[in-house]
Amino acid sequence: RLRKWQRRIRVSNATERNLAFALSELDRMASALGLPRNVRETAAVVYRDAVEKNLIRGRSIEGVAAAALYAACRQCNVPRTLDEIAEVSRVSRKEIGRTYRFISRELGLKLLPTSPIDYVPRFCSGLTLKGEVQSRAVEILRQAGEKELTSGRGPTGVAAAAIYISSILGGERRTQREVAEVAGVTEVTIRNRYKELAEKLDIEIIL
Amino acid sequence: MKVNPEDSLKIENIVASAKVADELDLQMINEEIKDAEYNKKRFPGVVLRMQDPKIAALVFGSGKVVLTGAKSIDNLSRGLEILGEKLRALKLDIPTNLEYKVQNIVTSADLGSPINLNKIAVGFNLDRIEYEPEQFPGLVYRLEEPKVVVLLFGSGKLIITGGKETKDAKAAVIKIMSDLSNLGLI
DNA sequence: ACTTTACTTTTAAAAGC
DNA sequence: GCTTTAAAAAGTAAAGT
Repeated sequence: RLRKWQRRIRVSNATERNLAFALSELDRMASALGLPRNVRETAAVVYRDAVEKNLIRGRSIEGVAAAALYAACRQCNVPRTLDEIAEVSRVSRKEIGRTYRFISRELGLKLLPTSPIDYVPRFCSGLTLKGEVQSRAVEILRQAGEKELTSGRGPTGVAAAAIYISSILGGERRTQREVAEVAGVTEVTIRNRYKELAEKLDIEIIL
Repeated sequence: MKVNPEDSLKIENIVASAKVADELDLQMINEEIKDAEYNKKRFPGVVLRMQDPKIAALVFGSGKVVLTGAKSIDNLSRGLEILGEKLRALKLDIPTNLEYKVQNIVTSADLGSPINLNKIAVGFNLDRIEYEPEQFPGLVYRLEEPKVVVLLFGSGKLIITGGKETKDAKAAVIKIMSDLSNLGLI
């Protein structure tokens, strides 16, 4: 029947309109965060998969798009924190986290916890630190992971502490304030983490 | 001699529901009981707090009640008795032998040694656990039998919640220990 | 820097928006 | 989904001293 045809077209239009809106949202957020094209494409794939599995029901397009972008950043090993995603999104950090867990489960993304090491390149460039300091921070984090100094701790705080230490060891000292700023954590957290890392990894720090 | 983890269990909170009457005048209860809290705009129930066994009760107009904060089944029973006495003091007709239903028991436990949450996240079936250290330091493990949720921390301490019987926590800890030892993580 | 207070997570019920 | 109650776990955060 003609009516059925029109209905199908209507649904199709709505679906396409929603998808177009979601993709433009992903692009807007990705641009605001300066994310590379591969992350945007990965996010688009995650979003399309979520649509195909009807995971959008009962959820906002914005929320699913933000969660898809968060997941994509992690899949591409260039993680952004939920706070960073929330800053360029219109939904709360709480909803993004909740939606992320849901789509991650339903799509079987099987994402491992974010490694502090993945934050090192971005934080170091934000502090204009040399590759040598960066490598040393990564090595500290590798050892920290082996000695179970990362379980339960926030990845950004541990990464920030390792960078703080390596900047001192490399003779290119950055203040706790500066590192805290780029890492999005407080100076208190950097202090707690770096003292723990220095003690357990036997790193002597001369201030 | 090291204490067995299943013997470190400690009930931290019990939530139960009960029906003490067919109808209650919350406005009157709020006016008569000095420490009662009632903001209909905010929440449809009156909040009553007991001191002896430190328990909080949410009293609704339907006569239904929610008790929370009890550290033991005995505390819970005593709390419900005290609630009944408080309401009877207001000339309300409340049954003497009130029945209740335990809805949730929160229990803490200790494995006795630190555990590596990252390794557990890798070793376990990823769709039964959630570990997002950016949001919360604990690893969330949902068990099917017993049907409870366990929060595991790097220190080796655990929180078991969602169970309706005291034995659920013990069964959960035993299962967690066997799972961890099967994976060589403890 | 230290202490205190508070928010993150999980769970369940209640009546209603 | 939210609102309110309680409680523990450990990390992070903010405010006041």
